[in-house]
Amino acid sequence: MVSYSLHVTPNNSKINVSKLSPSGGSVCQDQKESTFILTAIKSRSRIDRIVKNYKAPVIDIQWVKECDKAKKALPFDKYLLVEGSQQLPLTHIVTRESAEILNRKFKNLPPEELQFEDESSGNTSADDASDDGEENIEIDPTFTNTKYECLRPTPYVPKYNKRLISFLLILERKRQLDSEDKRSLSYRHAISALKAYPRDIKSSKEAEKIIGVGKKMSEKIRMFLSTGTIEEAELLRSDERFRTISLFNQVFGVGAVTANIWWKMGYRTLQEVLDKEKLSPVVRLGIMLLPDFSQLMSPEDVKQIANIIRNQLQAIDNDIIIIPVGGYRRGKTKNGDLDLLISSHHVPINGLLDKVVNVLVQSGYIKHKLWKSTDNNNSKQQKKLHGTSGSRQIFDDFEKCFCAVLQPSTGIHRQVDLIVVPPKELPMAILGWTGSRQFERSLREYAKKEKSMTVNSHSIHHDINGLRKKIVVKSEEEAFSILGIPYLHPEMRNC
DNA sequence: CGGCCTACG
DNA sequence: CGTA
DNA sequence: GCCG
Repeated sequence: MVSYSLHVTPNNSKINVSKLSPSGGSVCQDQKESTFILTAIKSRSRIDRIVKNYKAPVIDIQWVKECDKAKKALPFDKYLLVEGSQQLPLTHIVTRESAEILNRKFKNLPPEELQFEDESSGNTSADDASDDGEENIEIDPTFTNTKYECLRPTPYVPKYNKRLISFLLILERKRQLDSEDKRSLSYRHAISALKAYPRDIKSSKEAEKIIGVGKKMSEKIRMFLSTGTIEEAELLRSDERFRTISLFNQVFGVGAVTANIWWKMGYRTLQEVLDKEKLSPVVRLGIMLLPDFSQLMSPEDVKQIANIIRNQLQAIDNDIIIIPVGGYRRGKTKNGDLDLLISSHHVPINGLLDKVVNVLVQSGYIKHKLWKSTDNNNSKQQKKLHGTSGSRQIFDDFEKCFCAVLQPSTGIHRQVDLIVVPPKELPMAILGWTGSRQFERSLREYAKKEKSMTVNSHSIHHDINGLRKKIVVKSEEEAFSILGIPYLHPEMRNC
């Protein structure tokens, strides 16, 4: 049984509702009852104001007329104005009071949750339990013991050593917030190795045989195996300063240094920062959007938004290429942002992102632009060429734009990173933007140190006798083979 | 003891 | 200093 | 903080 909620502007109020019956539905009074919504309104912002039922898709009334012409029910995808949310979890809907995060204070709060210990999978075996932390156990022979994470598969959720990894993640974050970048990197190496390790670590001796786990780290692991915790990390879990600075650091535009400055100035909530501090436009926006950005996206959310953008951009090119990458492609179930590669064989890449952003702003999806850049790998000459002698529009040639996009079905702003890529560079862009961060770092270090090659998100170069020679890459798989690395499924690149 | 990804605003 |  |  299908029912409709019908909205028409005064001018068009003579729509004959009886025409609807051939397609098998009935009109309902209450929007909330509708399975989809028909409207003659074109403006996105007006639709957003009127439509309250986020579950139902909104369809152009033109669809009814075309159905009438064809004397049958047509697919309505061409007339889809707003995607419905249908099967999205309820947690996404009606959470408008989430601005709580701006007033969040950590004084006297229960300790921070551990990253991998919640998990519904009843893994009560808690990775310790062994009495001896001294036993000299051989390293698992199936484990690829290397300092290059890109050479072995690493899942996002580890199978073993979950609790230990959770503690090490806290220490990594602590080092990073203290701007101890090299130490932070060391923790990342150890964490990645443990995520890939095929069984529970039973002794510190065993741990120390892993490349990336040295003296200090194995000592911490020894303590963990005997006590079930790591003192420093345990203290940090309840430390107001650490947790507050961590929160500040979640704001777009706020790194470790700024977060520490804010704490030193005496701020304890983001609202205080907002009220008392002089802020750049980007950081102010970053704070105001955090209540939305901190609500993570399911894979369904990501697909939905990617589809909306794909539909919108068909106005520019019917066959426009839209590829969601980032954590989503690595199989993460909760994503803080969405990275979208955009490419086209028909439309020139120069100036394309400007068009893309304009379409999405016009249709009301992009609500804020956080940041944009030109990735000037494409020789400066082309940039001049594009300046059309008038020289005014030289800045419209950017290739990255980080935006806040309003997801209609949830009413939540999402961080969407749009990246325009020439088709020839798509394979390397996919490889480079899929991540993880640590996977990319290890891949590039391996290429440089072991293969004398330079990798970035555009291309691979072979550096031979002081000459740089560009290598053509026609697929992601080929990039792995050029670098002499076993292919890794995106879901196994979570280093 | 030097190096730790690369490239941009 | 910050972003990916 | 660890590797070569």
